[in-house]
Amino acid sequence: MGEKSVFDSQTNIITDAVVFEEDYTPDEIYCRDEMKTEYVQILRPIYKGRPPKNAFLYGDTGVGKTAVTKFLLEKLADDLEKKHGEQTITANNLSILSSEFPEPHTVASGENADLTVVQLNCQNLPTKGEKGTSYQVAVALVNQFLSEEDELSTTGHAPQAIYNRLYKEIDRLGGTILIILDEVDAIGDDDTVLYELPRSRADGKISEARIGVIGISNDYTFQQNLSPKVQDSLCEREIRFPAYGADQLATILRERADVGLIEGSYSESSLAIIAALARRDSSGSARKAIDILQKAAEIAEDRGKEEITEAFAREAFEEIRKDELIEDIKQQDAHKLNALNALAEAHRLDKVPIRKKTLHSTYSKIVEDNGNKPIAVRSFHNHLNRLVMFGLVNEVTENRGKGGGRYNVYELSQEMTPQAVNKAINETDDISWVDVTYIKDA
DNA sequence: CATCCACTGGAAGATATGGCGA
DNA sequence: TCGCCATATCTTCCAGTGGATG
Repeated sequence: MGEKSVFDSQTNIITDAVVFEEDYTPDEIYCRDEMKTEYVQILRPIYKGRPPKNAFLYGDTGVGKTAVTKFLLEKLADDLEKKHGEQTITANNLSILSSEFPEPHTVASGENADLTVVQLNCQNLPTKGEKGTSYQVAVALVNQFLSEEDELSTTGHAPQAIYNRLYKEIDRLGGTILIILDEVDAIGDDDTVLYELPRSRADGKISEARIGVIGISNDYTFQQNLSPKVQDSLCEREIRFPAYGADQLATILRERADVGLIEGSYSESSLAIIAALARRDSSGSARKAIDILQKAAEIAEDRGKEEITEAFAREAFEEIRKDELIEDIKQQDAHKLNALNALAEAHRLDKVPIRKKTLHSTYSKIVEDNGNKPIAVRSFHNHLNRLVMFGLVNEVTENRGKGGGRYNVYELSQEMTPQAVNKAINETDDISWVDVTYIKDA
């Protein structure tokens, strides 16, 4: 053996990095037995060749909604194959359930196709805003059935034409079609597609195929805000996924650690601490807990240690939080970055909390100095509000009463620092008209 | 307890971009 | 080419509002 490469860490704790990745499906899913039982009841008709049921799943992010779905669908595909002894499943996204839209499609043309699973993440619709529309979901679904070169564009069509096209494609495929709409709350107020799909067969829009729709959401209120018509059909069955408790998170971590880490590199107590941190910060997200574990292992490796200590766990937690924050900032558009920049400037000058009007003039100055035209106060107000919703900016309402009036004051939220804003803006690719000259070390 | 300030935030319309089908 | 459609974001207008003040 030759010399050790500089790229190699002194110690190796992680034996299998795949285990920590987003789309890894463990052999067994822990602590979700009740949900699995209910879910099986929903999928059972498909196995028996009966019309599928519609269902609605809800629970916070990282509590296993997608994981259980993927797990059970793979099992269902296996079992169906065993039962019929031939390939009866055409699942376009089954193996890449957590992937992004749009994805290459492998929808089979098969005459034998008894079951087709179509999975769509409504959060990745080609809209710029955070909310998509029913129209876009319909377009995206149609595109799932088409080959890549035939894909429809996302605008320009009459809505009814899209729905008709969708029914045509569904009918052409035939068999049982299970449509899984992940992050379905990302479809704004317009729930047309959720109404149309489950009823399409009853309405005579399709005749060959049977459709089941499973909506997945992390917004508890979403389902309540749906129109009664949709609630009737889509929410035929409901499964609630509660948050993982700290002990459950620890169980999940132990399972991952057993598979992906060297034995002896982790202790029960360090896993318990990671579980507690994730539990507190993210209301029980297994994803978060696993990320922290991975990061802690990496930190330990970098330091040449063979064990994940409590200190590494806490360090990993802090680092992940910081990364998330920077990521959040980087995702903002130029207007919001400029607004954040102005707010960071106000922090440096110790002028916070600052009133919107004052902040707007600071913002205008920065933008004008850079040779660009600032947006009107009202629009600025909108952007600022969005930043508040994202949790990047704090808003406090003050009321000075008669002669003073009511107004809001703003400052960067607690975790935010002017430095974090600078770092994020510097790392942003599109800073074409974000004025970087104002970004200096505080 | 009515007043009244300085805002907030809803609504509507303008502008721009990008795309379809005839 | 023209007319239509979807989306995004800006601007203008203004009714409504919370609560300390008088």
